[in-house]
Amino acid sequence: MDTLFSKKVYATVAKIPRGKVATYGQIAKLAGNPRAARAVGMLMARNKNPKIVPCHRVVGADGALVGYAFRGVEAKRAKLVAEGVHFTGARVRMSLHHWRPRPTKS
DNA sequence: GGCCTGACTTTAG
DNA sequence: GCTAAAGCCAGGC
Repeated sequence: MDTLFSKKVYATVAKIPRGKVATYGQIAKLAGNPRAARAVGMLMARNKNPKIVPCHRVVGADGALVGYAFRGVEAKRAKLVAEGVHFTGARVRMSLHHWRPRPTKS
């Protein structure tokens, strides 16, 4: 909601570039609480700002399409594939598409 | 103010 | 490699 945590979460997810994916734990960590992965998922589920929150780019810790997957696996998968994301069976290739929050500069 | 639920993650068998 | 159980956090009632 208007809480600092949710704001950070939405901001972080919104920063995920096209063709990249991030995990709930990663977002939770960037939001300030590496243990709040569940809370992050809840915020995505409620999705206050779907326009700035590409929740389909948020996947499980191992790249598995959790959450949204059970609501539209093919839709989410096709969406990611359309962005250039490769899949290994039912999981995203984290080795190639795991987004990183700017370690240094560009 | 307290309890329950939920798009998660990790460790153990 | 897969399945099961426990732990943490935030939101909603």
